[in-house]
Amino acid sequence: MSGHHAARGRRATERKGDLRERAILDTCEALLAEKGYEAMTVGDLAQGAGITRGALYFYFGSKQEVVTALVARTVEHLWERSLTTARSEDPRRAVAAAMRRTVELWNAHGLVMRTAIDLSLTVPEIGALWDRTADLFITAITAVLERAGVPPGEEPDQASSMGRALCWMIERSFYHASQESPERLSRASATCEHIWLTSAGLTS
Amino acid sequence: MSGHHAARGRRATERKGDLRERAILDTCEALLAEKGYEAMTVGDLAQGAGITRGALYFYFGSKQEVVTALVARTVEHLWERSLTTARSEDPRRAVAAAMRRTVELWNAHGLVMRTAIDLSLTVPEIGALWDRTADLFITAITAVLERAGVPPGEEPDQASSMGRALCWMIERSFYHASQESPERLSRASATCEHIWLTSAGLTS
DNA sequence: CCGGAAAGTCTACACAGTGTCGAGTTTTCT
DNA sequence: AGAAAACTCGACACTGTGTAGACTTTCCGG
Repeated sequence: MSGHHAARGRRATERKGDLRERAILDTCEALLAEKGYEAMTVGDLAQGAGITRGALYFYFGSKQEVVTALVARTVEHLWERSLTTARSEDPRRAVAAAMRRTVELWNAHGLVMRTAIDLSLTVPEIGALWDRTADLFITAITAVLERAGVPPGEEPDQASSMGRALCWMIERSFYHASQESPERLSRASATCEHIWLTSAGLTS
Repeated sequence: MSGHHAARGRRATERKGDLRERAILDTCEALLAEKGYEAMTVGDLAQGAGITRGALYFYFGSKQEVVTALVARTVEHLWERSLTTARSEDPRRAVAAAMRRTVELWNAHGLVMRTAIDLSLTVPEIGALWDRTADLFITAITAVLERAGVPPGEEPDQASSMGRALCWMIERSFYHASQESPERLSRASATCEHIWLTSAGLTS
């Protein structure tokens, strides 16, 4: 609860601390890939960023806060780019475009996204971040379903519920596939796309 | 790696230790519900089972081992009952039966199943256990798809891939829904059933 | 029913990682 | 220049883990 960088808003000149902060986050991402969340200690983090543990605690209150910030950074970057998805006329094209976009996202940020999913239970902050992200996807999927003629509503055979289920299918399929290889990811994507289309009544 | 109860096979008379072991596992399940995996310490576990930490380490090497044993116990119980699923003639009935069965499972053991999913990444033992469970489900779903006329094979529009994707959809939907309420769980179930049927070409 | 082995239990200890404190140094702004 | 803010560090207290070794209880063959 020490008010350090919460008070530091956008700034003209770049503080030394902004550098450090970025270094910490980058180190965190690297260590996450290298040894995983559990095994990564605050000491490792500090060492990787070239400072001592004490100094790190000036920037972040805990390991969880560091990871939360990393997830926030990634997820923000993700929100910006995903708003242009829904604007295609043909639902079939919209689905294909959305899936392509999502594959790119997972190829680029799979590690952080998997971490976010893993920690959403134990770290409420990350849970909230990820829920919001999922909602974005659910809304997008639901919109496409409705455009394809699925009636709106919360009943099992209506768009909203189906959108949610399909989102979870994609999340989980990609979670597993992105752990394996980009190749598996694109196969998983094709499968999900097919089920999505079928569910929307767009059987070729 | 201390050879204590690994050597103790099935036994006519029930050792005192078997009692303890069960007490520990029961306590573990209770604590998991009460405070979650992270917050639960080995001390809590021991206290709940009415012994000291030292005594607990006689039975299990670590907190992870306790939880692994709990997951194993639950999942075994689960394997036994799920083998009778595939024997219905009408695919529509088979799907309905499978979903009903799965809802029961999640209502009864949702907590342990969610824990298993959460830990499958960090605890390889649990990962293996859960993978095997998932494979069971995937195989069952795939079988029903094929019986309904979906061609077998690994291509995106063929049974095997679709079975996997549908399994993940169900897992994730149930994971979230079972956290909320039995009511949400049954709604999620209905949605998943609808998508499954549609994917199998069994549109009413 | 006795005596040794196996099973079970406990207290004490060593260790690793966390988070905090207060005293210093550097940077920034005026 | 000089005060305030930003930043850094080493040392400390605390919590939880896993291990060691001594002790008690239970089992079971002779």
